Amino acid sequence: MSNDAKSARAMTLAEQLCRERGVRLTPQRREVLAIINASDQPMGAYDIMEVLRANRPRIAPPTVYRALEFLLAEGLIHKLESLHAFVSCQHPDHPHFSQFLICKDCGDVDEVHSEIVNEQLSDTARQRGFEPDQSTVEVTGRCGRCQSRT
Amino acid sequence: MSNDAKSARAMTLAEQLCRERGVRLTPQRREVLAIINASDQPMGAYDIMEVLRANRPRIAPPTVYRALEFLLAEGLIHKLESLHAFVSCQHPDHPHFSQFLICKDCGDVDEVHSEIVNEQLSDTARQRGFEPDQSTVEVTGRCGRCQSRT
DNA sequence: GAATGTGCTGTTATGTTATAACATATTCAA
DNA sequence: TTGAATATGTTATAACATAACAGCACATTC
Repeated sequence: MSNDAKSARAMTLAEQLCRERGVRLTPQRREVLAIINASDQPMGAYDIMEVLRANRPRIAPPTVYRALEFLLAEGLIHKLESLHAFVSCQHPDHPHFSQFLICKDCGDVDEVHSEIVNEQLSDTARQRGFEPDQSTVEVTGRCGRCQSRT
Repeated sequence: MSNDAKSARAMTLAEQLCRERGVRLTPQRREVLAIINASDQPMGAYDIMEVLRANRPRIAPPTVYRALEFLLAEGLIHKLESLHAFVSCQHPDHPHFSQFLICKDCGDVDEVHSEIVNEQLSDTARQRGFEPDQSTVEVTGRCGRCQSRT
């Protein structure tokens, strides 16, 4: 599937999910999500702002951060803490803890879901009386393509 | 063991490790490490700078960041990406991937090492042809004490 | 002991990421 | 159609981080 097609599908799904949940995917939010979806790389808030400014030169940071806050809350995007950047979620239809593989050469990010990792993390936490709530799992390294490029 | 005693032991160990490795734990670096060790909460770079300024009012950010960079490289401290803050490492004698449990109520941080988590993460990555290099694992939630306080 | 190199620190300036605070506008439901 | 809730605009600033260059301390070697 082409990137455009993937992106379009993601937007349609987002629309649908927001409708079901009774939350508002406003044009602003929609546009920010579209920008993130369209990118094959994580986007920083200020990168996103640059793109938005093509149409609306006066956009300010809070506008972007508010949209991001909404999209995060709805699970439509994820934040990569180690990059201060955002990527679209690959499974926005249900809440989940995910893990990210971040290639330090090409910058590509792969979202994975290892139930075992989640379970083991939860177990480890609970053994210490800790009740998990959220998790940030980011592994950096080299992706397959970059390795074969040696 | 008291906090002071723990902190003193950690400093001694750090001295020893640096001596063995032939790297220099200068007074500057030592002081930054001591500040982090002495704190029971993660410290931001600017928090550390405030403390340093008690003695030397003219300290600037690069000084702090350079010390932090050194301490990170030597594995004497860890960075919590989700908090933009630093904590002392509990096992500075050997390199390791660790996981952090971060209580969102009291702010306490617990460093844990689940070999299973590390293995599963590595496996998951390698199944996708990804060669891991570093990992950031930060779980937020509520610690035991904060739960019993309800 | 002067010349040189390396690593550490000082200093100024600036870049980057994120939020506070308050004003205005839009939407929806009663 | 008015009020409450939600969303956006706008200005300012907070919080986190690094670039760039100058100077210093100490070790080495000639």
